[in-house]
Amino acid sequence: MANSSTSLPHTDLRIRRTRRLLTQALVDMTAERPLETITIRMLTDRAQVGYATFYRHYASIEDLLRGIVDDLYINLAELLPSLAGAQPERAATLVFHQVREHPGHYRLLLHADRSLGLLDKVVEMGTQALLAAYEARPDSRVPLDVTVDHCIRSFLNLIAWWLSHDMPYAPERMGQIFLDLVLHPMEAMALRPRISLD
Amino acid sequence: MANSSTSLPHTDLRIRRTRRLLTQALVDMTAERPLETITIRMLTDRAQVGYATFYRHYASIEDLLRGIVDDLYINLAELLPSLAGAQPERAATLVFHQVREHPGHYRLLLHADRSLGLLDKVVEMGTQALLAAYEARPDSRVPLDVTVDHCIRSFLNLIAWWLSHDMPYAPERMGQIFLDLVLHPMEAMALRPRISLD
DNA sequence: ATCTTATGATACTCTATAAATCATAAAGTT
DNA sequence: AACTTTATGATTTATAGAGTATCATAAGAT
Repeated sequence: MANSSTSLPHTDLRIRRTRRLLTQALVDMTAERPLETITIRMLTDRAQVGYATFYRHYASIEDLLRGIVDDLYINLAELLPSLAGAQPERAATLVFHQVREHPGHYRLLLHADRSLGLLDKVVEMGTQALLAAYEARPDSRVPLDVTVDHCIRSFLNLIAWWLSHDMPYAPERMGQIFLDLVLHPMEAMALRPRISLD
Repeated sequence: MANSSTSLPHTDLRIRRTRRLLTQALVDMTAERPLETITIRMLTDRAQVGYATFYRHYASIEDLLRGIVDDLYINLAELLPSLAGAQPERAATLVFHQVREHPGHYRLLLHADRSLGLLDKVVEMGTQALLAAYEARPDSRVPLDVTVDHCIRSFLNLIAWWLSHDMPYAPERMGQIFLDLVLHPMEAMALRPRISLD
């Protein structure tokens, strides 16, 4: 108990209700104030559940956060191979669509403290996807690892900028911006697509 | 009292000694463990000063952090105009040299929590410098504000990557990488230098 | 209808923050 | 060198929040 990684589909309505309420409370509150200032008591008050109940599901606020963001990993894991693969134009746009559908959750991911390593996991996933689709140009002045890190973090930066400015452009436009500012320059300078064997 | 913004050059040796010890202790400890896990007691023990003494100089660890990073702003403020100006090649390299001379301090700046707004201040400084030197291309598909944010945060990301990988390349090489991956693509896609009037 | 268990309320321990006090020592001043 | 000022160290106190334990109840599962 008190472990969100026990994520087998729980049947008990009470459990699902409590977790849903606490999740929603955290998403709501992080839109209003910094994460570090949020106490367990605030969360349980907002979610209308008992204080001790929190600890029956999560070991800490960070644990709750982890559980929430884990859901995003699943979505991203499906998109990233195509993002780095044959049609990056479409895939980048798809991610921005995902963000627009769950802005609170992505805000959580992007604003989470570095020490939780939530972003690092995304970077790791993106790295694997990129390396599967691209290889270093033999003549490149830019090392492969720097380039990959730059590409993924710039993508995340674009999402963060878009969210913090209330998503002023369409997902398609943001996808195009990513291609113009990051991906195409990267292809020109450092990486080339691997030869696909299909 | 208890305010680091009282940064007029203090003459009292005891004051300067205490602040130096506490500063060094924080820099040292953040290299070993996440900032949030560091307590006042740990800091004062490491710095070999009394516990209450901390509060005679700083209101909180965040306040101490702010004081440390303020010094970096001064250095950066001198470099940024030239970074965005006539010779970005040299200036980018200069910043990497600065980082190599004070890795602990820059680590502090880059790893500090978002809620402190320390990085935001750097982004703001960089934005002003960039806008002073560049203007939007009339035909650009990429909006000006996104571009500027991307440029500056990518620069900071490069520094962060370099630090976290123990600075494997020379500052000159990192400056070149910044030009290849970020600045030149940006100039090609979105911005052009303002006409200088000298 | 019965069994099972998640919940709410409460009390308690522990840790860390933050402020206050006072004798001492170390700095600055003449 | 003698004097004055004040920063420091040690200690105490109050407060807030994390995290654990207990028990009667209510709500869901079967």
